[in-house]
Amino acid sequence: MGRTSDAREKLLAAALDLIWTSSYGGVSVDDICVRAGVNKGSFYHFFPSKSDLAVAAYEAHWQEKRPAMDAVFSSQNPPLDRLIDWCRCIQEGQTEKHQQYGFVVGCPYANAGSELATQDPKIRAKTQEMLDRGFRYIEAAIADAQRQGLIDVADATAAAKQVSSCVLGLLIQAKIENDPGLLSELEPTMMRLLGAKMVAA
Amino acid sequence: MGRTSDAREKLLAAALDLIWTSSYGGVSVDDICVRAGVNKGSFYHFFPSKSDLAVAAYEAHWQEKRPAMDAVFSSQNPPLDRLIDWCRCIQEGQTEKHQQYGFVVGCPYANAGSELATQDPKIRAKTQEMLDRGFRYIEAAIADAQRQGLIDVADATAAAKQVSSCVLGLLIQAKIENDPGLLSELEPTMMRLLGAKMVAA
DNA sequence: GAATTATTTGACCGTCCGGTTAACTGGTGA
DNA sequence: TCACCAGTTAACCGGACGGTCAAATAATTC
Repeated sequence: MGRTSDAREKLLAAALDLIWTSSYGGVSVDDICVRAGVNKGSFYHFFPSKSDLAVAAYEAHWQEKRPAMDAVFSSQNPPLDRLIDWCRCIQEGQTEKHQQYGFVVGCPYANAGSELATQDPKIRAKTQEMLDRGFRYIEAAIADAQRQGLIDVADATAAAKQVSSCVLGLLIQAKIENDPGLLSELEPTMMRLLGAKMVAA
Repeated sequence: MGRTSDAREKLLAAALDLIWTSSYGGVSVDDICVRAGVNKGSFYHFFPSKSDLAVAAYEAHWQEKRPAMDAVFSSQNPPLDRLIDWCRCIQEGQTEKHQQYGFVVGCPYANAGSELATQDPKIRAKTQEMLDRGFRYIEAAIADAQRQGLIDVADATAAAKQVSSCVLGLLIQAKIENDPGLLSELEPTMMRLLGAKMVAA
């Protein structure tokens, strides 16, 4: 009943894009509405507040990226290849954004979490949830690699924590230096952390 | 000539504290003035803009912390002990802030850089500079450790990059999860990355 | 085609924002 | 002692902020 609309989806896409490339505090509700081509009244018809929109935008972004993650981390893929492919995805994604906007934009979840962890409990919890979803792919890959004797780690979960932290750190560093080239260190750092058995390049 | 004042220093301290525990965008010039007990007119007598104050506040914070860094990274200290002591400093500092404010607050430079890298060139450049100053301590320690055969790394500078990224990443993760306990991984992650020869615990 | 209801519209609200101004104050150096 | 000037004060600015609202509209269901 009633009419249908794609305004909600347009708002989610506009919000993710704008917040990702600047920051939560640096983007106004008006900015998002203009980009989405939607009136402010419609915004508040679909979302109770700016921070609720942000939470919904992160969820929508994840749902959009999930098939690609499932493909990269497919159990059809050898465990270390999953991680290497993922590094390549990050590098390519950031390089593309860098060409588009002139900036390394980093991880949208980590950016929001870092900015708002002490200020907005809902966004803090959501970004933690999003990062945890990514973590579970890494953990599974590392556990598989461990079982297959491809790496030298005692505790797969602990190693996965170390790996995901390093990825986050490298992304921040690349963002601050605005140099996507730093991301070529992603794979070697990861492999070193895992004590991966070297294979001929 | 003219009168003297400590308003500038009070503004620097208030700004650092407020921005560190919330965010640049989440703190207003009025907030900073109230905390410093200074009128807004005085603010703009000392600083041309909010972002200039932030840049000055980071510089002042570094100058304040520098003696402690020099002590930890003294060449009197064995290279790996420098790194271990530094991990302990970070852990203690973050735990203290967590008790004070109820939040893991992370690295002030990385927070600001992450929030503003795409929006404010002066702050981006300053945070990069600050992180680079820290980096040079790590690099020197790792180079010394390498010379003394304490670790297994080929390129000390590359290893230092990896280590500093991991520290940044772990701090972000601890902030997002609001759990200072994660920082106990600082030292093991670092040592694993460096291929440090194990010593009895 | 009428009733229903989700969506759209754009004007509106009070507040807070970063920043400005001009008059005033008081410590310092000569 | 007194002139000078760094520092202080508080009112003020225009515009942007997040959020509200009531009336208008159009798609859907029956």
